[in-house]
Amino acid sequence: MDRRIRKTQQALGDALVALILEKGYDPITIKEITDRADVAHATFYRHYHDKDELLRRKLEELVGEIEALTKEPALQDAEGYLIFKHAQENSSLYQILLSSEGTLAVRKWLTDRMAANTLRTCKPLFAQPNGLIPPQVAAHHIAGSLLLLIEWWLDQKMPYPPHHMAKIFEQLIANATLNAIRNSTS
Amino acid sequence: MDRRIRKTQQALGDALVALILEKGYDPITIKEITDRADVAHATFYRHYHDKDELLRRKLEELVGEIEALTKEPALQDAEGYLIFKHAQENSSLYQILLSSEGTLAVRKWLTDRMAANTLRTCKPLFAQPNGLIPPQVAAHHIAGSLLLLIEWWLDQKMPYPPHHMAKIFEQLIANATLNAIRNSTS
Amino acid sequence: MDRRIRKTQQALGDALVALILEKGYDPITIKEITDRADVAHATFYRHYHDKDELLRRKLEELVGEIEALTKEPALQDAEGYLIFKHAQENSSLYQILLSSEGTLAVRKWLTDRMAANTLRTCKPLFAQPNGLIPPQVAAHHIAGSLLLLIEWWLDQKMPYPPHHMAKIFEQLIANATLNAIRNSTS
Amino acid sequence: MDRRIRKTQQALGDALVALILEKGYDPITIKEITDRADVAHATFYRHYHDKDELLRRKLEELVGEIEALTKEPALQDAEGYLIFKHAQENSSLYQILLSSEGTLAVRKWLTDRMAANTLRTCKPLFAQPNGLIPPQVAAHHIAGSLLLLIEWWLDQKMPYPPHHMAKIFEQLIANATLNAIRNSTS
DNA sequence: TCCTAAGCGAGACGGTACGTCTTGTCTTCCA
DNA sequence: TGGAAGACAAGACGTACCGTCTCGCTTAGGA
Repeated sequence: MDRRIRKTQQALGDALVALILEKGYDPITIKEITDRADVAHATFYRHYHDKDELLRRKLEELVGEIEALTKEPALQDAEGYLIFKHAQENSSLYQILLSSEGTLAVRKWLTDRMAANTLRTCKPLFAQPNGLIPPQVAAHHIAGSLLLLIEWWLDQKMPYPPHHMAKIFEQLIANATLNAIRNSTS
Repeated sequence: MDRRIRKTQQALGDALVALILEKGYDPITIKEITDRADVAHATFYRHYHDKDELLRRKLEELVGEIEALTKEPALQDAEGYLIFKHAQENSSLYQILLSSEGTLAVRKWLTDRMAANTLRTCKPLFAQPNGLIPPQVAAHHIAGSLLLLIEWWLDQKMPYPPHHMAKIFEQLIANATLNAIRNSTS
Repeated sequence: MDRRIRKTQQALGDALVALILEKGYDPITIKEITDRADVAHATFYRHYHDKDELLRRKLEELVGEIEALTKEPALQDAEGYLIFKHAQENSSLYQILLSSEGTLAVRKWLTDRMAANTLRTCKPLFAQPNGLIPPQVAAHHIAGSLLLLIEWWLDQKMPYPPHHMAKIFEQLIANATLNAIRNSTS
Repeated sequence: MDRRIRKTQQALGDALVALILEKGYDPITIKEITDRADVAHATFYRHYHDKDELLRRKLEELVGEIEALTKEPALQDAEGYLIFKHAQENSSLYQILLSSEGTLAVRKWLTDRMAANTLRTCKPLFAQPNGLIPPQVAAHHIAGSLLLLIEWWLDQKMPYPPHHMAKIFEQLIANATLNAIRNSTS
């Protein structure tokens, strides 16, 4: 409705992100956020119930975008590349999502969504009569490991280009999982 | 004299673990811990500087035991089984370590130690001329994925027995990683 | 906005005075004061640094009024009556000032001010060549004894009316001092 | 065995006196006293219930001596000189008794005893038919003013010798009071 | 163009937790 | 036995932060 509202929320969100990168999530106070955003203390509460809500809102956009990237062709094609590219372009938010306190629930939720998408897209490939590895486990493994890999990559300040990481992902995670499923019977 | 101290610390540790399982780490107050442990508020501070220190002390024992299990033969033999067995026997602490806020640093430290041990033990297997996958990445993948797998298993209330999980680990993570390394050139 | 502050401070001051009369100054806690004043614990500290400051503020008003009464004609006229009247009308605060722990500094300060005023107004009467009694001593004696007399009067629950006490003061302290100065040489 | 007790109590008493002269009574803690006395924290409580009791014990000796000096010939002779001499020889304790928080009750008790003694010794001189000044008031005035005078003298670091102060006392307080009684009718 | 509802700055306040300090008790061990 | 050493319960202290509130100011955005 009001331009002022959008401006205030933008300022608060930016302040939070900046502060997390500086000193981590937990020790940040509302006062610091509002000071940084040049906004009155009470104004924060007109928009968010607490610090967590502000963080969640910020991350939910991101999670939506990430999920979109994994919705379609799942384990083949350019998917891996797109994600690593996206991570590179939004590295601050990815770092926060993957390496900061306070995001545990969001990260778990993202992992579950990604696993569900993988499972949906790759059902036939995962289903194996007498299989040792339950499809759920495989899907979770792929989603979780991918996030772990991105996390490692960002922690190391992205020492390889996205397309290289995408290849690693395909070999180490995607193909490896499919092979493991095929090679095993309980 | 000495017995009192041990008793107090034990009570505080147990109280914290119980409370984390009930309502999560963050919202717990020192007062709740001391009430539960039937100890005076000030007594907490004679032993620990804050909540984090108490948690860390509790987890460090656990981390030491876990590391011991992964130090030796790394990717073969009964290692997988031993870890899942250990997780089953200490499921409360594992849950806290793997699924609770406030343990991020400890978990990262554990992952790094495990990866380092894996790397040390399996160096020849990982080294590949012109390899697509850097040994560091492979080691990190194994360590991280294993913890993820345990986390998933505990979250699901351990639907498979430890020896089954051990087989999944070997196929989906250990062998799969070795195969991926062998099959790929950059 | 401003009214709230005044109201809070009034409530705190009243609570302190009531509590001192009930159980003395020392054993009173900040908690008791804020409970009695129906104010939050932390609010106390927004207005005063400690119990002493609150008491001092309350007493400083009183001390100001007392000093005003002794500034002018010093040893004659209605001065004595005015003070005892004032003490009667503010007996709670006078009691606290004169018979409670924690007021020592304020009481000394008041005595000094009163002595200084007496000295200023009565210089010619006090100066005596070869006098045995230094003017300073005489002035201090008058000021100190007057307060002692008020203290005694209040401790006894004011058994005589103010005008009677005023006469006692004039005979026993004011005139007696002047006579003593006149009659003595060292 | 018994000597140790005396030694411990002596050390505690000395430590308290020294600390009061350094920083006043209120802010002193039991810990400071025991540290200064080179005695264990718990040992204090074997001998005294609290800080006040230790102080009271110390002062009660003194008060006994002072009272003895005022018991006999009351308003004449060498009495004044003896008290000021005594004050000079025990100036530390007198300072504490007269200028420190925490002694209010003891001081009032001393004043009352002195007034009672004065009243007893000088009854005939104070009784006056139709007198303006009640004997009780006169006696209280003499006792209280004397202590005030000693207090002033010590605060000023004893600028006059004891015999001079004794003369001031006789003129300004003792004789002046008797004259005031004689000269006044209600 | 005005005016009315809204967002906002300012800041007092109640409340809760923190971490520290002091008190007084107790227990163990030493001389 | 008297004392040293020190853990402990109890609870006040003073600080920090949270979330609510009230008061005016200003500033859109619809009349």
